[in-house]
Amino acid sequence: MDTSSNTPSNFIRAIIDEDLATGKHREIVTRFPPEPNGYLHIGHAKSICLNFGLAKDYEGTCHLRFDDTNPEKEEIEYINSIIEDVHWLGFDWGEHLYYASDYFEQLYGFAVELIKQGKAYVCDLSAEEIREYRGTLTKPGKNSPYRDRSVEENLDLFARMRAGEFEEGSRVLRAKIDMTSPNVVMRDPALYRIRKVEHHRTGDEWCIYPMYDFTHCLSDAIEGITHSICTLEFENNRPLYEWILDQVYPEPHPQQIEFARLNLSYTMMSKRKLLDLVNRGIVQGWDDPRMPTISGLRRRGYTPASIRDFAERIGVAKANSIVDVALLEHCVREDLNKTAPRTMAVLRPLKVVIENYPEGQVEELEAANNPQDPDAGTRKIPFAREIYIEQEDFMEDPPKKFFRLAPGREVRLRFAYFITCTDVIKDEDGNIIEIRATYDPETKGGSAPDGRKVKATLHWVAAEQSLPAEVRLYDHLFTKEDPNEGDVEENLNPNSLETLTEARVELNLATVEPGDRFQFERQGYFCVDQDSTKDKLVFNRTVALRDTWAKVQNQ
RNA sequence: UGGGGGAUCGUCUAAUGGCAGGACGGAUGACUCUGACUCAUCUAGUCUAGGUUCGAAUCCUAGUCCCCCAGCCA
Repeated sequence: MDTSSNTPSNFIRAIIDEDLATGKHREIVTRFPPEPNGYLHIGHAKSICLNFGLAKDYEGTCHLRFDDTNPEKEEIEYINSIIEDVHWLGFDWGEHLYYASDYFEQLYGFAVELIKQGKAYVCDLSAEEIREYRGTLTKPGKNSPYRDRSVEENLDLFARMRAGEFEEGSRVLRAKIDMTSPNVVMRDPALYRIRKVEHHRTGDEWCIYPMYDFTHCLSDAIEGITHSICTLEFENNRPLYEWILDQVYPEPHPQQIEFARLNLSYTMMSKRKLLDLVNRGIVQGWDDPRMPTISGLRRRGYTPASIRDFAERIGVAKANSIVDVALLEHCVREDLNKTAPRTMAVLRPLKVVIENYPEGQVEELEAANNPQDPDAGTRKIPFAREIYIEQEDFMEDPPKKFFRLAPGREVRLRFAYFITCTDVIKDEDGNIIEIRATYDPETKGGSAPDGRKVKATLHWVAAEQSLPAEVRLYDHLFTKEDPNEGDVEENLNPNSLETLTEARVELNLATVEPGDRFQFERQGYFCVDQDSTKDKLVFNRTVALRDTWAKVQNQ
């Protein structure tokens, strides 16, 4: 039974519950079967969480299997990244790491068996001819002239295909099913093709490679997979999946179940198009923090827990849909709110000189590391006569609802003092370059003994006693909810990356390491980038805090 | 035009003939040393038309719209 009470039900769980209840299976075995031809993205994460999650909840097993039957597109680099990403997401396959290429010899045996049964034949038609013979969606196909070769001849030809006697593309092994089937997939599909290409695992051992349809069902069967979960576009292939197993593999057979792949608003999910973004230099690489890849999300600062939570919340169904990226952002905020230490960083600094604060004096103030988590403790931050606040936290002529700093107005500096703006200093062009203020020594720590309140609390850093930093602000890569509509180029968001080079951060951040995550108070969640060094700190904004003031402003 | 699937608040997803529920988003308010968090209230949906039934998102009939399939890719 389903032992997980907090995971919402879905149609796949219903099938599993039924199979367990009727005794069809005693335990379940699933698998995640990536082709190592690219990096994993958030859509794969949905599948990973589904398959590994099911195995975990039902106390079954989930295999990681590389579907490596097309040596032309596949690379070791991708295998390594996939292994890293699945692990990072928090899943473990134990000893169940498999490669379809490990089954090549067995697969060959099944093909021979099929030939012996008279259900497969070597076809000498060219690729183009095969297409012509296949017919169309509305017109039936016609039989290949090679369809009725004898078993002996087929056996001989297939062996010689393997032996490398024939040119690439000169022959294929085909299943003998039904050229008039209304399902095009069943019109004598190719099972093996000749490719004289080095395979990243089997080297030059093979020059014939099995097709997906032949490989996948048999690999599932060999591994004892009970529920073979894949995406909707394979629905048409299911009859072939079952046909192949029916011919050559003893029961019980794995059951293929299809679900709708993930689409995210403002996000591109196709591997081909993502590769294109990388190749054209539109993004910096597969792990560019704007990419929906697992490695991009990791570099952006997303947590594995937040992605797992997301995968659970979006559910599993058969209807095509586009999930609002705001849900993903909500998930990471929720996770980071509980776990990320707070710190103060001023992204666009504006100097404030506190006129009645003694020159040269520096005092240490105590700040909570995470108000959501008392166990996170406190830290000391230096306060001095000259500090920086955020440019947007001051307005000379504030509108009604603005309650941050303005001439004559008093606000709180977080964990520090109340200050009152006394003067505004501008350059020749009228730009505000400095604020003059006074502080109330009685308000040390941030509260007034007389009980008076201030409307706003600002974050700040001491001017001298702070560190310079580069901060990278990210936004959606595309301006359109569905970037697949229309031209990719035109849908690109020109402001998907804004680099701030003048930011100042707390002295406490001197020792951070790449991957460390923080909340910059009142700003958002940030993560130390891999480009960061001791001399040049670099932070990525994972996601901004919700900002109701920004909404008010936009009205 | 053949075949295979799908349609429930703006979005995602439950409800398996018996009160259409949850989450995100949005709105309003409370709280607040983060305009954050939290909390409260509100918002808003069964593709259409018939039928069966005491009762239909669910069953039947007829439509409509959307997705997938004609690689020696997966």
